[in-house]
Amino acid sequence: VQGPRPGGLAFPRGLLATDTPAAARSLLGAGLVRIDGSCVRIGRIVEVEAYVGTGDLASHARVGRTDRNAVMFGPPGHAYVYLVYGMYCCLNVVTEIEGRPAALLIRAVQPLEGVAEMRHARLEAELSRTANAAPERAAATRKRVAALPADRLASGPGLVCAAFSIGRSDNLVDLCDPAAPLHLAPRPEAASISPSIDVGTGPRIGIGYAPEPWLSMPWRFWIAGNVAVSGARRIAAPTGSHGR
DNA sequence: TCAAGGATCCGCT
DNA sequence: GCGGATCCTTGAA
Repeated sequence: VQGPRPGGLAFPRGLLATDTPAAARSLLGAGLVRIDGSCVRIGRIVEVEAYVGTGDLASHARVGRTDRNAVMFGPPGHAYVYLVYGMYCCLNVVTEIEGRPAALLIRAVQPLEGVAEMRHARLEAELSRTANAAPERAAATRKRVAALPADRLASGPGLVCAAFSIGRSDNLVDLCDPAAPLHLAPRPEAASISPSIDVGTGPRIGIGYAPEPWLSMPWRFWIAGNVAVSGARRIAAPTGSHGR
């Protein structure tokens, strides 16, 4: 990934305006870019999950259109950011044509540029969560975050938002607009991957409330072997086995 | 107006 | 491997 912003290349919206599992394979390897004044953070998307239509009983859209999930019903390429478990934000990229609610949850990103800023943002997020804890606890948090390998800074959906300072104010942003403060960058030719060989697939994480067949649909996609994939899920698991 | 529950992560056992 | 933190969204009263 290269070439910051105004002037940077737009991620082709057409790659998202299609069936979501196919869009997932297009999004793997693409860049996630955060521009904050003169500071630029760039990462490579290495793990995503597909949520497809109102029929998908794991999707927020299963209940029909609400104020919260309305952006999923809109045109592709926009950001759907929501709060989960009362404390973590998750970033989704809306897919498929307008009127058909679908999105890709960004589960993990491999930091490429602005690593120090990502680490700082992670630290701020964690300190704010333990604001009332003992001082030695905060010191331990500082030490731990300082020691984190760069590849672990955004290796989870909540961590992606922490490292890139993504909040609910980023909801609705057009991620295909290279001038936006948060946007996608096309996968560089040089870093192209072979989707049929290098993409791992398996069931989605954390959707225990969903019945079959949705629980086991192999709609989590990742770049096989990539060190930044969340948890210990880097190696392809047989469909039907659950991530944790 | 209220109660229930959730697309998570950390820290300690 | 499990419990806790923490608060928004939803649906029902």
